[in-house]
Amino acid sequence: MSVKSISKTMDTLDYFLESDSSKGISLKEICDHLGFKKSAAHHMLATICDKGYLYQDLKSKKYFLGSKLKKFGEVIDLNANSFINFADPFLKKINDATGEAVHLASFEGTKLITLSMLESTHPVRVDHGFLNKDNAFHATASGKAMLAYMSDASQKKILKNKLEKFTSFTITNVKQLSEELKKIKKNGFSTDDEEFQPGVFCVGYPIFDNENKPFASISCSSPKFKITSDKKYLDKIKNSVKFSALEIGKYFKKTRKKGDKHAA
Amino acid sequence: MSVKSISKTMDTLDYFLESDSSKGISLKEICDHLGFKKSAAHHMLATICDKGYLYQDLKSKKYFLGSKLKKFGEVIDLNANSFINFADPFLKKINDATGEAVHLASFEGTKLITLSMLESTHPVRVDHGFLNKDNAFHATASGKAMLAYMSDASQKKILKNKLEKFTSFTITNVKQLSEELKKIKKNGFSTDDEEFQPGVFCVGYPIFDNENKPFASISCSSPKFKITSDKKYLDKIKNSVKFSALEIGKYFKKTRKKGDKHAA
DNA sequence: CTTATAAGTTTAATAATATTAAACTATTAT
DNA sequence: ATAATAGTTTAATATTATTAAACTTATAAG
Repeated sequence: MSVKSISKTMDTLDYFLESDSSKGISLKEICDHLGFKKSAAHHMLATICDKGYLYQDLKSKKYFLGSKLKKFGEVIDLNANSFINFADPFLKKINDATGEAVHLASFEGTKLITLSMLESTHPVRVDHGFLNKDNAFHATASGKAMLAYMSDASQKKILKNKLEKFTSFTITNVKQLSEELKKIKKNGFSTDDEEFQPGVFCVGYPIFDNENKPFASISCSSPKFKITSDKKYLDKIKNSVKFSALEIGKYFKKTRKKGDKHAA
Repeated sequence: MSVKSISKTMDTLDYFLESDSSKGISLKEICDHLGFKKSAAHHMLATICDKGYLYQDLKSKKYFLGSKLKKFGEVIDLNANSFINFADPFLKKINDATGEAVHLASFEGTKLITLSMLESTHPVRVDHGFLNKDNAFHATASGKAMLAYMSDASQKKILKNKLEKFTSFTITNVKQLSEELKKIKKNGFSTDDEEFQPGVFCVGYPIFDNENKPFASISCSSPKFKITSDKKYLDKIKNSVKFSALEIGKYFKKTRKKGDKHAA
């Protein structure tokens, strides 16, 4: 079950993130964009303001993000930033060597998340506007690289929901995906052969934490035609990504004791 | 009207801020602390997780703050940090001169908020653990300094709710408070004579923005006995706070054009 | 300055939702 | 192996959020 009023609340907060909220957002705008009735939205916003997550300007009546939300960032930073900062030069290394887009991914629960990314430096480059897709574990090199090394129980939970078909190549059959994951464990790396975006081929390597669990992954994306036209190109990318993934993995051995919990 | 499930959601998120959530928080702990029934809490948490504001660790089942919340901090920083950073050395100046606790306050809607603070350097010092009290506009030097210079409409909205009595000296009568605010405008500064905490005397000066609206305030808190035993001590504090308030006010003339909207 | 229009707020009835207990599953400890 | 604890799911029902309509306030037009 899902609690609708909570869902609407968070869609509203999301809207403050997506749009430029620095000059405030009116009740009408929120209703228009999210399809709410104005009286219901007003009750919702009054409650959110009461809790300090938003506030309403006394004169203009427009809504703004409350400073309380800033505190979350401060708390989360403590855990995650050091890992991302450590990984950054190694992502840059791949980007320098290949010129292609590089992504550092992790997961929170059953959600695949992008921790950081570097754009392609080539004139013909891959568009990554929609990369933070929710249920893309099964369709991305990043996702599959982690999925392959997870416990069966974790795999099961992530694959519980219907596998969305992003392109004609997306694997939407659990049994078929299972075979694919076995292959990934044998090879040590994953690929995404136009399974998420047409014309885009990706290579992914897992990053293991201090307990040898897949904690994150790196992927490198390139236009498919480059891979097909130049057989050595794939090897070049693979070597580069593999090296960085191994190096970043050393971070956990250096910084974490066994049993330490790490948040992405 | 207030939407209960939204209220509970935000109390839950607040709990992640207040307690150390770095190792995750269990469903049971959330229920125990906030008095929720486990099945209701489970539905609520599932919805929050679905929206990415929290996530549940696949193995331990514990809940963690989602990285999405980090993004709010990034957006809010853009607006507010520059002002706080600008003000900081001027607060330090008061702190150096008096040794007393100094607060920079502002407001969001009808809520008084503390932007930054410096502790007293004296052995006998004022405890400010509970300074972020919600409806303390009428009972604090910071609050009254801003309130006095606001439009009647804004004053009215802030004083709409019942004025809470924090000490025996707290002004809880609107008419009496109105007289006090007139006096503040005449004098140019506000005081809090044990109206919020027993034994604590504060002096507050407003800070005006580029449109001459009270946007923030500084207050300096000291033990009451110091004020009564040394007649010159109050003047010393007043001069120091007044100077800094005027200097910080220049920030708006420097950085904002008329009509610019500023968020705290 | 008056009137019209639009945006925001409040209310109370009702439709819809969130809550509940109970049953169930999974995990951990004994 | 069993008990105990924590988490999950379900479906009935009691409570709550939603709605439309009336109302207020602010803004624009005449």
